Amino acid sequence: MRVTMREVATKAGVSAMTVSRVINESPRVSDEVRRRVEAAIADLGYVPNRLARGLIRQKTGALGLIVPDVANPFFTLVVRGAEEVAWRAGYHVILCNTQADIERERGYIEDMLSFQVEGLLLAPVGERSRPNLRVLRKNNVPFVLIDRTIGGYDGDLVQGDSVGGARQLVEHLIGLGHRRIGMVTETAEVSTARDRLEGYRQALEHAGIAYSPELVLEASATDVGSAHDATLALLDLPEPPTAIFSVNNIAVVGVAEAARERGLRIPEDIAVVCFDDIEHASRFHPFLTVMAQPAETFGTIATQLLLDRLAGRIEQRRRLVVLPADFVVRESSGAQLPERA
Amino acid sequence: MRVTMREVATKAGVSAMTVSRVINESPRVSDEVRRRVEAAIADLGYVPNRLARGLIRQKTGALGLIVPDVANPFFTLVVRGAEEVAWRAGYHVILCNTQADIERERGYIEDMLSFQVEGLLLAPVGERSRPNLRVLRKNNVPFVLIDRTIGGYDGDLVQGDSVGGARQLVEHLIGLGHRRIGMVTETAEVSTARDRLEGYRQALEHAGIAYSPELVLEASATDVGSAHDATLALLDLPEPPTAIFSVNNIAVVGVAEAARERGLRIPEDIAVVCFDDIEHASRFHPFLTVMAQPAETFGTIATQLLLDRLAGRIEQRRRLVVLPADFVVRESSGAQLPERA
DNA sequence: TGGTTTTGTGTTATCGCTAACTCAGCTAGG
DNA sequence: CCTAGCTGAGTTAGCGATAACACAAAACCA
Repeated sequence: MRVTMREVATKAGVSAMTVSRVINESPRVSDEVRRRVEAAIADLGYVPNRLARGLIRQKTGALGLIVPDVANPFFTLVVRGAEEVAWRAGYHVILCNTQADIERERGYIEDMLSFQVEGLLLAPVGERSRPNLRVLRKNNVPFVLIDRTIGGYDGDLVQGDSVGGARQLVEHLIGLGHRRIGMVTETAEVSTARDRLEGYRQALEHAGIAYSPELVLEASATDVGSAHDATLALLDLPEPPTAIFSVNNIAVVGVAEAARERGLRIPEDIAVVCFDDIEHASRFHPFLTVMAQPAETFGTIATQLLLDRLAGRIEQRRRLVVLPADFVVRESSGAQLPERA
Repeated sequence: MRVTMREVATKAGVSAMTVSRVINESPRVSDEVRRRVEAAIADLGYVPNRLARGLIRQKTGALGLIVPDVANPFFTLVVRGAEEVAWRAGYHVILCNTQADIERERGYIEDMLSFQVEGLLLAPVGERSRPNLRVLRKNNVPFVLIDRTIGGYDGDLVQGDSVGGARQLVEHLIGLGHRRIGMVTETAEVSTARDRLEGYRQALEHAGIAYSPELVLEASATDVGSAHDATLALLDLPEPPTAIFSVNNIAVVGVAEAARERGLRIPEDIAVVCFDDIEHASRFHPFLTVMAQPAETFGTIATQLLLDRLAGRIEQRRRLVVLPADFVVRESSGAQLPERA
């Protein structure tokens, strides 16, 4: 099968231990032998087996990263950030994609444990992820939650200011004269969705606008189509909203599709704002008014927190990092249109 | 540290072998013992150690996937597709991000070998990846190239029709009356870039338009800024192009930025087409005329090819899959504008 | 009822590597 | 010249799991 250490040893005419010493750069090897071993390694294309090494050293040099959807531009950037920091620290990132499915999340967490990752970064599916965290605790695997928290969780966490961000977005719409503002949210299972809904309510309350439940509809996080359907439902209300706040950058795609389908122009006929930017899209065509979260930084900081913990440099039980978002006003909210009554 | 099989065995009052049998669903375990062992497993939160299992079974249940940039929407979809198929087949995907850096690619390939992945999916950085493939060969690790090939490579490969696709895009522009068509490409190190340039030349030749080297500029694959600079250089030519063909969906972002910076409207002042769609952007705002490759399918098919090989179902040395792209005409090419002279 | 098969469980060796120990041979100091 | 100390190797054991074998006890059949 694959080239093993013993083959290298035989070829170089030494013992396996000596090969190991060469690989691990032990100083106690004569130059002559080192050369022979290195030549044999290069010749055979030998690559050490980490399973074996990990088994004995109890270290694999791997971190796990579990996200609900790699195709979501937010998480894509989280991945890139995490990968970058991990690589510099000599770690690997094993990425898993749960498709927001709690069973898969469970499966992947076990898989990561099984692979003996040294730590885990997790953007949990939602509240029901709680039992999954227990397994991590029992096995003493350090982990950091990203983006979303879970009721009662008191470990490391990197998140954005969803309440404040949502409130600011909605206040922006209110400032432009909108009174009927719809919201396309996702399941309250997810903490960011709850927080953004809370921010939405706060903004309304602060402006003295009554909260109308019929203006808030839920869509699936991974399926653009459901946001599309929710938006159509909002637009078909007897008294439809004049503006829509989308809970994230995935749902807003459905919102735009629905508006187009109804022949409504953004922002002239309906204003749109959302949480999270869409990286390439916003550079190609800066159009959406968004609360742009520093997604890559979510990844880098969370990884840093995890690495600190692995290095045993950390005492505190919990470290909470809240990253501010950038409020970016572009066309879609209609800020440059004449204000409403 | 972590819970081991022996602890489970002790707790259940059986031998380690019996625990192993329960885990592997061997039928030769009495119900009574099975119950006790399962209770102990649940109680301790035990998760088997794959390193140990992999070491003895010579199987890890993991596939490696190495891409130049996870944040590139094309590769993001490849990842999703690969992950989906792998998961269904009971495999894991370990993802690595080379940032188009040959050294990192080398490092990650060794890491994957080291992790004893059973097979590898690789979207190589470019021609210089060749020595990296040799290591894979020497270690008998099956692998499939994705999207890009390498001169002289004769193993499994899943790619798009870059020559034909590029030709079609450029012929579209020519059909709209354009004669001076610029191209922002990336290094000829990458096969798709070479092929798309070839398609561009074929289209020109077929239309009897002379090829002008000054209209073809190279940009970096990972950095939008360099495409932006290249575009500015094109626009500043004494006789600037009236249309630009971007080699991919990353570069086109720089093209758009540069056009905007020069106050040029797309498509009125300059037509733009590119290879590869930008998933969310195109749904949010269908604007770019593109050759949309079925990126997710690249991932699913490549993974399928790899799984087939792992299962030993395959005889042929090489299997080549060429996936057709979808030509999508939208606004950016100006197809609905009055034609040019 | 005796012998053969089946069933349920334990024992041993081993995957590839490295920690910890061993040891021959050389060096150096008194 | 002898011993303590260092050098550059090799040897042994074991990481956590499982394949392969071993073996009682129960089940089966003639």
